[in-house]
Amino acid sequence: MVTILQVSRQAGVSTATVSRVINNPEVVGIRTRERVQEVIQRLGYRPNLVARDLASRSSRTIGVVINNFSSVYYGLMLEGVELALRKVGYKTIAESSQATSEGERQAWFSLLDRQCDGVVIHSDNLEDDELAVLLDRQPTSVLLNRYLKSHADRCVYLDNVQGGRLAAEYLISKGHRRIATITGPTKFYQTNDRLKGLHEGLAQAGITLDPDLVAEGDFHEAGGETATAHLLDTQKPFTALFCHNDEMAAGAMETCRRRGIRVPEEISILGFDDVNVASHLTPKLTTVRQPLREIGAAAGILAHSLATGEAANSGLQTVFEAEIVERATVMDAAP
Amino acid sequence: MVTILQVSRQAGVSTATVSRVINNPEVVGIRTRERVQEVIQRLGYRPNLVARDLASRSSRTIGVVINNFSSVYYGLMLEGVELALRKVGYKTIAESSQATSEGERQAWFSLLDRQCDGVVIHSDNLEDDELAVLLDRQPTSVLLNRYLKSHADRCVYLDNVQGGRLAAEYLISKGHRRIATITGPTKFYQTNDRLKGLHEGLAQAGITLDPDLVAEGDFHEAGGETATAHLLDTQKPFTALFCHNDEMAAGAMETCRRRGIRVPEEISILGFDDVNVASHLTPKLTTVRQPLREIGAAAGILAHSLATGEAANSGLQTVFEAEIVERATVMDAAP
DNA sequence: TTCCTTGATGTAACCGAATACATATGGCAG
DNA sequence: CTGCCATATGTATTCGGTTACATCAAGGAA
Repeated sequence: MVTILQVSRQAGVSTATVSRVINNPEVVGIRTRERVQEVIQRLGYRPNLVARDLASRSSRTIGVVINNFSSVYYGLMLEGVELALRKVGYKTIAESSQATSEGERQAWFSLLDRQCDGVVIHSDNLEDDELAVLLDRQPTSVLLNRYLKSHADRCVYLDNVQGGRLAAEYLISKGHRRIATITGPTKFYQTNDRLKGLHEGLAQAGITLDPDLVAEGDFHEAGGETATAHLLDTQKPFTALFCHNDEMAAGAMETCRRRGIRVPEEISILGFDDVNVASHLTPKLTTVRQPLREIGAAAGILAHSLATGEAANSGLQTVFEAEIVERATVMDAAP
Repeated sequence: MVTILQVSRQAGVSTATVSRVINNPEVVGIRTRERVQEVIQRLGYRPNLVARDLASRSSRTIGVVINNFSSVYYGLMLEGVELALRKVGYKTIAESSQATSEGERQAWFSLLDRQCDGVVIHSDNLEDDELAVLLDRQPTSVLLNRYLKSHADRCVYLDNVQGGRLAAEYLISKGHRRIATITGPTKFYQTNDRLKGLHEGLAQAGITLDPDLVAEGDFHEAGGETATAHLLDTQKPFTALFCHNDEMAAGAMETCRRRGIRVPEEISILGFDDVNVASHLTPKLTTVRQPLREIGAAAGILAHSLATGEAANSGLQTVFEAEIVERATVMDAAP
């Protein structure tokens, strides 16, 4: 491997000068600069980033913790972070937590051990208290798509209450009044926020949500299937079903299909997220879209500005709104 | 940040001993060892991995280059790499190439600059020649799902010829004889291999592929839609359509739906990959499955063993076979 | 001419760990 | 009791850069 020392010898200068040519070209005399650059080219020298990070006490890198790499939901957010940071010359490094609290903790620390200047963490499993302690200790860490009251300025997230309200308003605008919902696990605050928004939206139209028409799912297709079966089995009539994510909506549609219930003619289905499955279902899923890339990008930028001390975050949007993407699974309720 | 020096002072030993306690506990006396461990605990010391990597000339990390983070195809392979490496105590760090040759090159180098002990690269866009040169220079780099004759032992991939043949055999077994296909871009060797396998499989049954029934797609849904339209417009009859990936199959199904062609009653459709869209389509897509996680895992392990010099790769499987996942889009051809 | 300023470059310390080699300690055989 | 060896620990160098500070040469002002 060719090092800065070899470059400096070849160019007849000190390593300090070579370092300057790379990081601060303007302070080096034009003749020397060009000579050094030529040698760098010729030898194909590439700075050892490990050494650079150690010496400079900065890695120009933001770490990201997500549940896993194989779902589009996390993939989109990660992509958002990476592309945004790339624009400001920062690198991204991601680690998966396997959706366990221990995994989240370990990934977070592991990223810090690597001297990431900041970390963006999506945590479903750590408790608020622990999160608060860790955020206090790590002033450049940022929460991704989770809201923690005590550290609101360190969170970048979708307004789930608004998302739930939007779902309610949309369904109501289509004439639905008997609405069922399949939530995520109740331990997730998203679930409660979306539910809260749903209640609010319905209340505004004088509708109350029947507790029997609320089923808890698991954010996975299988959970959507069984929860739907359960709702159907209550025998309470409903014309619309709001699922807290697209995968469960897929499950719901599957159960309907198996039972010969036509969507949307007999039951309208509304999803949440708008990941790719939504557009592949038949009929295509109408859903509440989260701008996942944008959320990721904002989180990356926030971590970056915390790390560099820039006040660039002053104007940064950190709370995002959901929007309806109309496709084909919601239709006007029969009058 | 607490450093090894502070730990050593607190414990009344030298930094060397602390280092040993961490990396080679058995060579340290039991009393000192426990004392040092207690101090480590108490101070919450965590080794600075950047410093460790520099001093030890090893990062215990394998880099991965993929097109992007937001598609399940790459996500699954990345996940395979990460989980496999985790088991052997190695870390994974991924970078996206945005599917351009320049991006692939840059990501690769960037990973090497970070002193990754090895890199696993998925490259669609670099030419064979350049790849060969780079692989020669980087003896611990491995090609992911691409086959390069000159460096066969550095490739981990699906046998696309077998995959194509399997598709042919399967469709033939269902009684199909007039078969159409939508390929990936012809510049990808996968395309040619799958096509070759398809030809072989058909030939075995005395069938020749009608050139008019071969359309070039782009591996995306839109390309699948237009290619299907194109095939249909030729007016040449066919009973089965083999798409070189699931997304294009989704596009094909969309076009059929729009034209009122029933799948599989009028046309059977066979996909490739078996990513999540396959099971969400209606009817569910029958497809040729690639074991993406396993392929990723094998590539990670290969890079790891090249990096550590272990001959563990001796027994490692590096060529994988595709298999049919039967769902609902292929049915027996009318006699 | 002399002195000072300014810009260009070099010197050397440092980042936080790993590790080759040197040294000290203790136990045991003779 | 002496000598030797094994075990435990310390000393000092090194990894490949960055950077504060020192130095030096040239140019301008007095």
